[in-house]
Amino acid sequence: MQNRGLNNKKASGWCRKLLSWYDDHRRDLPWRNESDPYKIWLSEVMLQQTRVETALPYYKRFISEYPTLQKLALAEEGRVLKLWEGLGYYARARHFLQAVREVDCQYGGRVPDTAKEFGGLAGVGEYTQAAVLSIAYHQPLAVVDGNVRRVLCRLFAITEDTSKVKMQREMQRIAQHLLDPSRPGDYNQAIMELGALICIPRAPRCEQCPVAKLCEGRKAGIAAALPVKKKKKVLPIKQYTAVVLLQAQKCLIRCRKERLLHGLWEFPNVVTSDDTDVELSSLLSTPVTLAKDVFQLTHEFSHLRWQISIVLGETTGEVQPQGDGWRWVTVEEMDVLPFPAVYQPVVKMVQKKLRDN
DNA sequence: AAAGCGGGGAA
DNA sequence: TTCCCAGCTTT
Repeated sequence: MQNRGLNNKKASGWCRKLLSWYDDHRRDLPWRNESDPYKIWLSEVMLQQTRVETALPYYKRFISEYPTLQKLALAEEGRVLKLWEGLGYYARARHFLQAVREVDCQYGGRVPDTAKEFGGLAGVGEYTQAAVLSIAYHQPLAVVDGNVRRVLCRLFAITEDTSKVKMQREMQRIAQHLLDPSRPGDYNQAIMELGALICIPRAPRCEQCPVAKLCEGRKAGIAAALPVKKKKKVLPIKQYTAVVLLQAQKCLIRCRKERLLHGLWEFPNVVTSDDTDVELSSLLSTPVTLAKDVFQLTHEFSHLRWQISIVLGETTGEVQPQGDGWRWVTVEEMDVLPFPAVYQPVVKMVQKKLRDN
């Protein structure tokens, strides 16, 4: 890293100040001071791309239902997704369940403590590996997440684009160099806590920062502008028409097999076109008549935008949907199945309709 | 190396 | 609105 970084004497001052600040200011969170690797692992999975405040109630519900790894290993995926409903990035939940089942049968139920074995599990990347092994097993592995990238870019006034692989490796090397090997788990949580509470994205609270005097970005007056990121491109828009079909106090829904929202349930839908009704009739193998009333839903993902027209439908013949994963469900069954956030208003509307009948 | 993958809170 | 979050997998 050439001359970027702290020398050993400054690095020890950095660790002392950071850990001392953490000991005084850390938030009281249920997975802290927790020694069960399973619980620590769950918290790290839930916190991927997710804020602490958002994950907190999900974590509590999840641990309440699955207090041990062994209990989770026996769970049904649908139930796990229901507990994850609204948290997003549902592949996290499916990978975690898969990995936990693997730990249960391959490793006798004990979360492996080697990078090779733990890092080989589904959904465990470089970050999660370092986080769990350092926090649960006190191994000297430094984490690099969004918080750490921001803190390090400011600390060393790094202005390169950190999304590049070369810079990712640089970040990892700097982080590992700064790590306090005597308290690796606390150190990792401390630097992330600093990023979450003090060294925040827009307006860093430098006056409260325990290491402000070490900060090159602050010295150069550019801290708030770091890290430098490339601007994202415009979102593609996809338009769908989804139909609500009710028969005999039940509603027709389908389990998604696509990568996006895999395993979650939705209402029958096609890409909106001039003959949406024909396409829906084809999908359901029977003529479908669409009502005039339509209400629009929009949902923005990180990479695309959905515009969904919701319409009531009537059929004359017997519905024979193409493919599997279709079900006619009651109000009670809808309560139990996981739906993505975008369809929650439809779920509520359908349940009200069925109850009012 | 880049794209795909959710949802929500903060400014 | 815009940003971006205790990232991983697939292409």
